Amino acid sequence: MPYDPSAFPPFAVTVDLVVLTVRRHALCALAVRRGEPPFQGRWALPGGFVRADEDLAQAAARELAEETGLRVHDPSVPAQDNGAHLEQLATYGDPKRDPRMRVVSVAHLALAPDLPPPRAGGDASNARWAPVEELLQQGGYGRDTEPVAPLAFDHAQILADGVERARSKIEYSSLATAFCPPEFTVGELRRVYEAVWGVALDPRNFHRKVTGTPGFLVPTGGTTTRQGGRPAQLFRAGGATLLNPPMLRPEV
Amino acid sequence: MPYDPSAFPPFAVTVDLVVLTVRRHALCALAVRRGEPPFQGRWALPGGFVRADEDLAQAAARELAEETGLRVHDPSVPAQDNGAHLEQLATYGDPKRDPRMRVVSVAHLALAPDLPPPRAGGDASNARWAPVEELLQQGGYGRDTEPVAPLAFDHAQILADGVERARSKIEYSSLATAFCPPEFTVGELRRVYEAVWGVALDPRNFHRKVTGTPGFLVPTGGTTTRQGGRPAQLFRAGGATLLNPPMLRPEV
DNA sequence: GTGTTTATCGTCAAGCAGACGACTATGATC
DNA sequence: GATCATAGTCGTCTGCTTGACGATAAACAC
Repeated sequence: MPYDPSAFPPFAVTVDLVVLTVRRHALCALAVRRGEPPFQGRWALPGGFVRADEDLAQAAARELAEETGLRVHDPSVPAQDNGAHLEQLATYGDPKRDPRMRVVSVAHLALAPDLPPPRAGGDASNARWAPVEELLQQGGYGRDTEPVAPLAFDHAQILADGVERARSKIEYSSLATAFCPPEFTVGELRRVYEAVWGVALDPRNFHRKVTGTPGFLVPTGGTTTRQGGRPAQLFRAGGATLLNPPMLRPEV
Repeated sequence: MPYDPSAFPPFAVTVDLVVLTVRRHALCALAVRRGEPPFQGRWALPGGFVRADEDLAQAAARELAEETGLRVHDPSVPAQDNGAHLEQLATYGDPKRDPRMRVVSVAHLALAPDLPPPRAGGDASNARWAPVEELLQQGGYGRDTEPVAPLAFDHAQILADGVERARSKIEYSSLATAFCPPEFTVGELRRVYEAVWGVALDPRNFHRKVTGTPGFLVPTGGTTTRQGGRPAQLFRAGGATLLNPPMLRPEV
């Protein structure tokens, strides 16, 4: 590949973000309303162009901060922040995915604790947390029995891939704690798994599993009754990132 | 993001390939020697520019065919081809990864059965299968006690990521069969796992596991003695792609 | 035949998961 | 203040899977 600028076609490179959180027992994704054509007025994933001097991860972290104010969790700093987990998801480069020009989008997956409603450019009506079911059902009806237009571009595919990544990754890693506040109870963690997988888990077996896996959870000593019922121990995420044996996702 | 060509910097987009195979009980990757600067004369992963009208997967499949003659296995055709498995790996876009210009590379991972030595542009000395250990040891010595220069660009990182993906993916999928010819024995499949993981597996437990997992292997009825010893049954890859429970990689 | 190699079947104990009983400690309700 | 509902925590039991390993089978080399 000789260095000849005419030898390769120019591309625009963007990052798109699948930002997931758990709200009211449902897995939700951040969606923004498009202000310009194409797909004007339709919902889309947040994202933007990669700058000339920026790494892909930097660009994703910048977009995440712009859309949500979240900072990215730095693994080198021990677990006691409110930062989000951010990882590269996949890259989408169909020649026709953007009608304007050739755009390659490097999608990233972010997992965040429950947050206040987002602001996109200060306008709340242009950004929202929406249940992923709602965003993915094509041509169906949202919770207000209002017809839902499919996401712009190939963002439905990107979102579906991100959700699948999150669903599979919490099986064998401690990533589910990224959906929780810095201190959380076993029950809260269980409700994260239930929301992401869309299943009900046995509280007793779940408790045995997560407290019995070394390095997954470390007790902080405190307790809370914020979920009602008997006070529950508070935990922080332990250092372990890989769960072995994994948490088994129930069939069907 | 308004459509303003001056609003975004132009990028070159390439695909790079981590092509893995198992040769002589070792996990090997395809490496090509660079003919031009930068990194002239150094080994690198095969790859090239994505064309203007080409999808990323198409570009990767084209490069794979150009370098190895391999066609990509089409999952819609039932398992009886000699095609390779191809999947997107990750995207690398550090602003300084290519000293010439801003290049974003979408790396792909290909798994192939053992092949005749490759030809890159017809010149055998410019392409070879090399054990991944050899390609990844920085500044060490190859099997000819010849000093080995690190791979060009960030290709050592890409290769390491591809190897790790392959190592983890054969745990919970039937992907190891992509390293095997269309018909293979349990022992041959076991030697694939041993080469990829770099461990020794108990032949009896391995046999029980793979033959006991529904949909993993289907017997063809034939037998072979090409490995010596008692004749072994021949199998084809079954339709199952996900192994549940997974094949457990021994610790350490 | 004897030894070597590889394949294949079987046995046993330890560990883990799923189902589920029992008890505890809160707040809410009457 | 007794009762109820809610959520958390500890145990038990059973079945399945794994890892370690003995034993047998069928080829080839000498």
